[in-house]
Amino acid sequence: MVTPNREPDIFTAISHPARRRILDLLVETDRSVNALAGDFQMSRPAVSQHLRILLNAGLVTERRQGRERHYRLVPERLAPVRDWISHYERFWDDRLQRLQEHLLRGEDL
Amino acid sequence: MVTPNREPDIFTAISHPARRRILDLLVETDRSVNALAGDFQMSRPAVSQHLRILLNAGLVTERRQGRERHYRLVPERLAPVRDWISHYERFWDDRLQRLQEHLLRGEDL
DNA sequence: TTGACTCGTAAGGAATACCTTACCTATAGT
DNA sequence: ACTATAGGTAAGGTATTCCTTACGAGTCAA
Repeated sequence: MVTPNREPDIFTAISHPARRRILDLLVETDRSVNALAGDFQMSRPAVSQHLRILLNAGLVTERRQGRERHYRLVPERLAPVRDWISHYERFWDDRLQRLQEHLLRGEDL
Repeated sequence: MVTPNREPDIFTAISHPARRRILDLLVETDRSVNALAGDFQMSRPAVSQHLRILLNAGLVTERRQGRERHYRLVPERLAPVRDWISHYERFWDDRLQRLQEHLLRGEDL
């Protein structure tokens, strides 16, 4: 075997709609697995597997409370996505784009 | 078969590092396939296949010029990513966070 | 202790992803 | 017409993804 370390990629973790939805649900508050699974058609083990992917990516943490496990969002881990997409901001932010064009024209502000 | 339409998902399209890199390269200027493939280890057909995925997702357009095909970025198509990630902005933007806490305290500005 | 409940994990299968090499068409230059 | 270049596509192999059902471990309550 060659593969030494398959570091979990954030972009891969958020590529599945169900996992993005899980993160969205966790924005409001922590949730147990069953509380999350209630929002999905898929089986509870499937949700568990998605949670494990998010956990491996560091996007959520797990806190055991009795027989429940509560998952909490770790929003800082979304930074790579935020940073990457920010490189494209000038294309859709009209104000910034006008500012940039202004600056490129070499005029003073 | 059941699957009627597999609409291409933007998040899936950007989940692969090579495809994000292609988009990054296209920020500067349009590029031909060979000009792009020069930046990768993988074979040119592999790059072509990644380009087709980006094309199907609407993230790039193709313009034929002689025997070359130039690919151009369509940054507006990244809007779903921008919109989704923007829901998490308050977690990492200190200024917005302070503003929000301020508002949540019910104080006037 | 017995039973119900929460949840993870194993096993397995179907579909998809992602690479390779081989080959094809189209265009350009001589 | 011939040759080289640009690049799409087919075929095929391997790995990964994503679901299912079955089962097991830990917790709680009677």
